[in-house]
Amino acid sequence: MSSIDHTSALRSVGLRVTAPRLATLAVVEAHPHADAEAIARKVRESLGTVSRQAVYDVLNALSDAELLRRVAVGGRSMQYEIHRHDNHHHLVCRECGRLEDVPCAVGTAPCLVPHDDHGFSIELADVVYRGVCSECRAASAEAAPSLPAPSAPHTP
Amino acid sequence: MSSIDHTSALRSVGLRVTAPRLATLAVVEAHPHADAEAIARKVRESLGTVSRQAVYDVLNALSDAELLRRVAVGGRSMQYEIHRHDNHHHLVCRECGRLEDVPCAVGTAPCLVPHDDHGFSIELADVVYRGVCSECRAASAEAAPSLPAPSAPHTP
DNA sequence: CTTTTTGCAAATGATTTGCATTAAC
DNA sequence: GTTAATGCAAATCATTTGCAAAAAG
Repeated sequence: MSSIDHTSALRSVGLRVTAPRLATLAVVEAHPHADAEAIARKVRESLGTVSRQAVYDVLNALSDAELLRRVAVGGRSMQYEIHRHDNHHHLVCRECGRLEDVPCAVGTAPCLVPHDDHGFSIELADVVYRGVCSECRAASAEAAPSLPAPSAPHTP
Repeated sequence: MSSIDHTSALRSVGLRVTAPRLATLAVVEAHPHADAEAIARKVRESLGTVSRQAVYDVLNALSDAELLRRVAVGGRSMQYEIHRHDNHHHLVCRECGRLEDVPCAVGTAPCLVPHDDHGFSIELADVVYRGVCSECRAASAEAAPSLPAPSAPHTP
């Protein structure tokens, strides 16, 4: 919460302590899975003027230093979360894009190993569970109460 | 290989059979994991003039129809492969971005279930194994065998 | 002949690049 | 005082949108 531990986190990875970086860490902590644009907006709310490029630079520096973790689930923009090194995974709703964390069953990375690694040295396995969240499921059930075909292909 | 099965595949999902679509299917079959731009280039090689937008439209239509499968491993652009409904997963090299298929150990989707599904109905689990491929491993071992910077050609 | 697909042009959105300035150490 | 970070502007890259023309069924 307090910026004191973010300060020491930055120092421990050899990065300079600046207001945009502290604000970014605070914002990401408060709003997990926000994207660069949303983070930039929130950072500006607390600091005043911060350029979009500064935010991108901060996000890249902090991600490279493993203070932040990039989450790429296929949407247009990258999302960020505090890197807790807990190797957790993500649930993604295919309807609304909602993203939720799920703890890894195994805990250690990689939590899964393929039968044939093709000569790769595998560092971790990212798992993305794709499905439909309860809200979207309820919404689509409401839209089509008893009809069997949700999207009928018309072949006349 | 022959376009006859692509033709029937298109018909079976209710899509019209057009030259750009057949060419796209052929290109993706011949070059798995190509991105839209590369696919457009190859399609043009065999058909002459095909607009970039036509290729995007084809890729979207075929992906929605599950004739193609989108692969989003976090890079800038989407990659495509023939959708074989085999629920295989992907190996990604963090150095060079190389992408390789690995068969799923379980086969059926989802091949993994989280302990807490947060109310989602999970349809599948996408697994991305991240690591370093053998070539990049060899290259970095060569660059730094045991001492840092032996002759320093370039230091990133 | 009706509806889907393609071509073309321009727009959007996310992210990067280059350089001068500023701030951290 | 160095060196790393930021501000600013413009560029790039992937992808989408809107509408008229062409083609598939």
